[in-house]
Amino acid sequence: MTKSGGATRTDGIHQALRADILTGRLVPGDRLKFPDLADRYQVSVGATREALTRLVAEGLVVARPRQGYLVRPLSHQDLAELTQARAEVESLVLGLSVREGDTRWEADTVAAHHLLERAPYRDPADPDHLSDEWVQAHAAFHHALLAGCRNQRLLDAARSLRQEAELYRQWSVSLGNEPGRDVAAEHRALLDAVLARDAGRAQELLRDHIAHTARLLISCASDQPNQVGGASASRSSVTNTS
Amino acid sequence: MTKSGGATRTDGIHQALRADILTGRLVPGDRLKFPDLADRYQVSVGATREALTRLVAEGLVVARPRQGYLVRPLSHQDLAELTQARAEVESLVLGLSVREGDTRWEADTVAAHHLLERAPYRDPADPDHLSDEWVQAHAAFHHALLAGCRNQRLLDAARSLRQEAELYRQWSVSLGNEPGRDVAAEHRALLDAVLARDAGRAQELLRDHIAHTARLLISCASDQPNQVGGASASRSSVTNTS
DNA sequence: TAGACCCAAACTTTCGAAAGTTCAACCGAG
DNA sequence: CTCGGTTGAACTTTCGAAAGTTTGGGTCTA
Repeated sequence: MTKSGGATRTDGIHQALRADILTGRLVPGDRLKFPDLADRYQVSVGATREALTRLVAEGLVVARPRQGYLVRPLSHQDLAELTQARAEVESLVLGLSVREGDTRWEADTVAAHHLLERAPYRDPADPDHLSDEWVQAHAAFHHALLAGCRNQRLLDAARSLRQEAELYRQWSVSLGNEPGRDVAAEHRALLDAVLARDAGRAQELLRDHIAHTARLLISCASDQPNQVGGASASRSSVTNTS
Repeated sequence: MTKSGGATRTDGIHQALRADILTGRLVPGDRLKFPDLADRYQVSVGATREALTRLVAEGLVVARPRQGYLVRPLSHQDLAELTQARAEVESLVLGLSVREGDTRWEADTVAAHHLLERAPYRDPADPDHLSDEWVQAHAAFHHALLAGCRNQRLLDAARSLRQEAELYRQWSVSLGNEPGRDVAAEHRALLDAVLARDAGRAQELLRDHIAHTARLLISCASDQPNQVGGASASRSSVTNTS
């Protein structure tokens, strides 16, 4: 009754934890203590342990033997490496996708772009952040772009890298203050190149798109060095019992 | 006393299981039952569970909810995808390695190649298989080739793919029966191109090297379809108590 | 004879407590 | 006042048993 379908209880806390990290409720660099987590998500220590093990595999959490787990810390160097890796792998997969994708894939991509175009860019309730709807539509569009690739391994690799990049995007507050950038136009150009089956141009556009976003994130991080590279802020236990 | 240094007990069964899978003591497609494993490696069920979770992350084991874990099954399609992914990612990383590697990296690569050259190709005790020494030296050489890359993420991705390919190499018996191939010469050519800092040529050689090996594996698999795609062979519980 | 239902055994999952280890503060000596 | 040793608490790790689920065989009915 507590769970539905083929989902185990560990999956529950696993997804809940991932959501909390990706949405920023858990701060990069902070420790994840078993007692607090087990209490917060109403499961036992064992289930918490397995969920954290999976998150380590996904790269969102790092583990140190005998010293517990903590949310993956952010750093300039890691962002640079991640950006390079994304540019290389995603453009590679996009090339395969454009060459191998069928008509169904084209249709899905067009549909995803349509949803992205109509999604509100900023959160009405919190104009400093992107709206959840846009973030989701954005991820769906990029995922659709790559989905034509038949190679499941390369597809998973690209998707994994993209998910980690979401962490950086989450923690670079006050987005959108970049002069002269038109994100919607970039997406439109990407879609056009893809539909024209112009793999080379699509890859070039995607590289620029990724590099552009990364440059923006780095500049944001420079403005707020606290957010990047250390726990800082507060002692921030998982449960703010104070 | 039971453990030394910073190694936890889960690490023990984790590495033991990985070794057993990579060396072929555990057959692809077979189930991994907790009671048997816990008994075999002398640990509790909980430790076994976490070890399997990590192996799932590494791609050596697959999990089905409520249905247990099993050693990753092999298939022609997966081999083809893996080969393509390796050709793309490894050649990418090799290009970065050649461009970014320093003198120390050159020295390590030369040293690894020297060890590979001097390692016996076939196992004296079992001429149908490669010798453990050569397999290890081979892996070390390829790892050294890539080690010049400064991007840890791409490096890890390449290494992970290579490890999975080892699984296929293990299960393609009766190696070396390919006429007209000189593996040692391929490695020598790779080393020369790398030392000459000729990234393009090195990448081309590596692609050929990977494709060549894959073609050999596929032909072997065709000869013995049982090995690929099904548990077959025996009911093969983990512990052969019969 | 074929198909569906039911039962039992084995296995996976989950839990809470005990054991071992690390970290930090406190105390005493130089 | 500073440094080294010691003690204590909190946390991670490990374990074995109980609960829930799936699978396979067996039986009954159409």
